[in-house]
Amino acid sequence: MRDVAALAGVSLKTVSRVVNNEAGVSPVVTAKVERAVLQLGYRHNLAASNLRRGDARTSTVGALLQDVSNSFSSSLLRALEDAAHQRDVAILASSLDEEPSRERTLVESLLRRRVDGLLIMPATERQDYLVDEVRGGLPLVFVDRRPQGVDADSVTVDNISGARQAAHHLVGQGHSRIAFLGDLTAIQTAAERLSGFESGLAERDMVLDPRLVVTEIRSDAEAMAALLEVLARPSPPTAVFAARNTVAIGAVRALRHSGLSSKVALVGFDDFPLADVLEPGLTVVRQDVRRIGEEVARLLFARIDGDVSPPHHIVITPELVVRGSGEIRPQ
Amino acid sequence: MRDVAALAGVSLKTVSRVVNNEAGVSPVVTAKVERAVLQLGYRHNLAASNLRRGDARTSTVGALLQDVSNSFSSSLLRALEDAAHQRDVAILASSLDEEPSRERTLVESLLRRRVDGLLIMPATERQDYLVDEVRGGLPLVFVDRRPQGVDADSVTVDNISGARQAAHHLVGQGHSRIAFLGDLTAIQTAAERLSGFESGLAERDMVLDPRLVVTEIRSDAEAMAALLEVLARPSPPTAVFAARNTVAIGAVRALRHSGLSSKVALVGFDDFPLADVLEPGLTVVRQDVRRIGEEVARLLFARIDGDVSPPHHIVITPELVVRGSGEIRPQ
DNA sequence: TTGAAAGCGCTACCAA
DNA sequence: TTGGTAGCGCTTTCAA
Repeated sequence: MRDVAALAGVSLKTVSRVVNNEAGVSPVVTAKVERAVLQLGYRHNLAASNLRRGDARTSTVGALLQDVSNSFSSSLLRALEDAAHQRDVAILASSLDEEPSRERTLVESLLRRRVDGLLIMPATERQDYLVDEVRGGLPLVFVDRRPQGVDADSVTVDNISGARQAAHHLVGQGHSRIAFLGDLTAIQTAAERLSGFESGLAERDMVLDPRLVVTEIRSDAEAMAALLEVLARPSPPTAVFAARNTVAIGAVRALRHSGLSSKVALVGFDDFPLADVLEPGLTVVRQDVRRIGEEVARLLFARIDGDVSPPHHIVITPELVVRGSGEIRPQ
Repeated sequence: MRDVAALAGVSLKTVSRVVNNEAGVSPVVTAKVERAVLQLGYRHNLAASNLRRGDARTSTVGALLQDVSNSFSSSLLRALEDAAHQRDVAILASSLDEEPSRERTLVESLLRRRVDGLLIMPATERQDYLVDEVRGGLPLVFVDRRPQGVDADSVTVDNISGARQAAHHLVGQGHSRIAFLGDLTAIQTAAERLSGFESGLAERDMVLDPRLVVTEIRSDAEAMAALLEVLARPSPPTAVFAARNTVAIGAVRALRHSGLSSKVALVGFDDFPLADVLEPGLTVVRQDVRRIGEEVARLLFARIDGDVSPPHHIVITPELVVRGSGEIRPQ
């Protein structure tokens, strides 16, 4: 910047004015400065600029997702990006892999970078460690899971309702031996889906057979193995509820592998690309990811813009999408 | 930091030493400082630190991808993240959507933020605008498409070879009326896949019928419509090559819709989750995304670490994965 | 409309 | 082992 000022024959401050598009610089001087900028290949240093400006805006937000390569996380990231792009805000994206320690480390790392706000799909059970930050004014929005131990905005899905819909649907098709496949019960959403499914059955005067429940499933491979094992039992289930997309994919593989795709009913939680082109099409409880992403972005930027109202908790009700696999009758 | 120094009763410099884990501070003083840090909730300001350090490391890299929500881009992002995480480097991720102007804007925005390096899946045809940056030492790695007009590292896939393999495979199954569905021919990879497919056919003494070629397809919906139209012609193709994953998905939908899934052969370029569970399984030319991501990360961090050797151009040969859809014989 | 000087939070350099 | 001072690139404040 000093070089630019020297070349243009003006003061530092004038260059600063031009670079920031401030009013009160004559067109002649502006042109001179711009020529010098081009000639020297000068690039404004945002960090130094932010350092001096009191407001400390870095025009950067952090997104802590479960795994940027899974379709739910990446669609969310994309929705946030679309909102951020309009404001020339950049996004620092990271994956947590359900590891609490990783969450702590990454939050720390993002705060050192002075992000203007944080989107978080938490891997920890409690987030008390963020209390001071939020009190200090850190814009913070939780997604997919509600905050515990800290007061902040959230956008979540009504997992109870979704799982109940799935239960009602399967019972409505005449099933009574239904298997439940789910993720770590320590995960809030996973626990809710299990209890929602149980209540759904209870409302139809049925109980979930504990022998047909497998939880703590972490990958599609584990889901496939688990379902194969369950199907090999003496009185196998006639229907399966897979409480997460990865789990549903494993379940599809297991049914395919045992030649039961058109004999055992399957309902998944969370839609994914191509679920409709499977044979049969996969019936799922769909969460509107685009919508979730838009709400998250709206809340986050409102906070960044100074909204200090009490936390908003937006709950989105998922809907059942009927495609065939969930409408198979007990054989 | 000043407050911490005051509370701990030491100098600024000492606090700096503790915060940066520099050697030469007595355990007693270290403990005092750390206590003060905790008490005041002090957080080190990376931007200020980088400003002062001559080396100007922000521990941040930029990733300009085609679309963070598509599986190719997001898997690449994840691979880069895994390498970056070990070095405590954060990633600014953005989508270009094949829009050249967006690429220019975002590169500008990332450079203002002084990223340590840049990964780019270019949307522009030429990147001369980066010449000065690269000369100035900007670590820059191209992925999926080679740089044009600027000398920089790249990791690409041998599209010609992949498309030739697809052509040979389909011809080997006895097909002679083969449709080609592709993306914008202005995109380097798309053009290569078309010409590779043509050479593959030529090597078997066949030519691609121009009436069975549809390019400039931008989405799965467009691909579906295009294939439906082609299939409705008087002498429809007995096989289809879909030169991109989105296009392949649209093709699968079109075949499903017309009840031709098991009658018309289909080979896609680029694998995606669930391609194996379709009915029939989708035969694809697979690019090893994980491998590409690792190579990209390796090159980028080597440059960041000061490697000034001439540009490396890594070309990964894709392989045909046989799953059923590509082995259907002409009816 | 333009400029000089001070200082954002931090670290390099040198001195104690 | 510890501390003072200068200054990174920029913007603020105030004066010209």
